[in-house]
Amino acid sequence: MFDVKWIRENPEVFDKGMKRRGLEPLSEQIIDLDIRHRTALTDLQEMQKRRNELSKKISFLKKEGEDAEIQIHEVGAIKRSMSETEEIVSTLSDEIEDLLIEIPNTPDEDVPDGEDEEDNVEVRKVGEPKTFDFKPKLHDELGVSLGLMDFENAAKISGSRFVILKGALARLEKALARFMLDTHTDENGFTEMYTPVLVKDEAMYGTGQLPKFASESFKTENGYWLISTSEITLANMAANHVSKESELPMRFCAYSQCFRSEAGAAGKDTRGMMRQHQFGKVELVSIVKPEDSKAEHEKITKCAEEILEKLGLAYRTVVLCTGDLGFGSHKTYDIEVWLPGEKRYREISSCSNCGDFQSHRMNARFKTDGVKGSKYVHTLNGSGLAVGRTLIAVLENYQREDGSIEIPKVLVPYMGGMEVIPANG
RNA sequence: GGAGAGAUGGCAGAGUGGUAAUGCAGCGGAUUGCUAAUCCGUGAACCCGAUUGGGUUCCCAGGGUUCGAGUCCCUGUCUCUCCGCCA
Repeated sequence: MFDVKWIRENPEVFDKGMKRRGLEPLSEQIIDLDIRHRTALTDLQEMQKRRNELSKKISFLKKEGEDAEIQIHEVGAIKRSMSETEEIVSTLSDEIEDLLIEIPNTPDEDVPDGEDEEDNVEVRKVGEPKTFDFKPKLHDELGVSLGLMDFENAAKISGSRFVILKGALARLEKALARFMLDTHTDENGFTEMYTPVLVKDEAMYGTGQLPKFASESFKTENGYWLISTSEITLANMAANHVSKESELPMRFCAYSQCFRSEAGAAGKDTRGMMRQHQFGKVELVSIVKPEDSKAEHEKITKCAEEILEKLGLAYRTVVLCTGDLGFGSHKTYDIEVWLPGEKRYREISSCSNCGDFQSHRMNARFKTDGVKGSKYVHTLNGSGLAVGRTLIAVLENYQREDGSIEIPKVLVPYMGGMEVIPANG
């Protein structure tokens, strides 16, 4: 969320950012509201000052045993105009807040302009798409023929967009998650966290899922939200808190189930495990000083890419164009893995630098010893990686002609020494 | 689910209607000198002002009573204790 004071001081920069997002300039409207708000606030404060003075005088007079009727009468008059002005102040302040909470982050200067994902720009391509001397199958064909991937029972129990994994595939899902977590904690300096999957409204506002994207998440009858990503819980670790500069950067990772309604995705990726209401994901979140966020963004992206390299999977990394950039993001890299069955690259990670956008919403600040005041932290998040989609990638890339699946070397220890999932499951 | 207690600055902790004690820590300064002691100063957000500066708000949140609320009343949130239930 934007700071009104910043918009007041940088209206052109702000409007330019909105324009790149395809939005109308808003600074004039906001600044007008802000001026009216501040004027009313100043008036209110003058009245409060006068009221305080009179109250002190009344207190003094009463102690002396003297009459204070005149003063009490005057305060009564002030109070009436005060409540009117208070009303104006809070209405204007709500109007500004309601406006600001729905405004997306501005794109970084080096984010390319564009309409949609077609305009994203490739920044690197690593590894050669695997070739086969037979026709590679899709992941769900493989999983079902192994007898380890069950969409029918999942549909019977929960409906569409769910899956049940059995035996070696269930273990493979867990193996991938453990491998990712171990890499991020042992090699990349992240601290593993176990966090709630049910959260309050406030947390959803903090990271930007609310108020605009309520329909993309599930809500329980008791008012909890099911997290669509553990970015929500990890980033909110810093909410309503003033960290010490020496505590930064903070790096958290978590494996969690993620829940998405996929309301706008009807008819898209309807087969297989590509797009589910529930999926496992290992998430990375960094909370850093403003001057460090650009470098941290590169680091987090590298951490995610390394997982794919260790798994021997070909990928490409793109920088999202302005039209494809998420609501809270200042700049985003998507990592796309090669899927031989689909014969194309598919998104498997999204790494974003949110700058101070989330920290304003969450009121997440840091303080330097001996320096007056505090500053907002920068927050970053990245999937490292989406486990369900990584499972898809392993199946399609490591399949053999007979339908058996080779286990990538790095996962063998996590599979209890198993090197191949045999064709009969 | 039942009963009770509580929420005050980075931390600890007073304050039951008159405008937030005190201690510790951190930071700045002074002084004395030897691994430290002592003394002084120092909360946050916001508004006005060209600067020195002035002011408002903030005791979990939101309402209410009052000339005046940390203190009284109502609603909510969270924490703790005991009981019940439970993976």
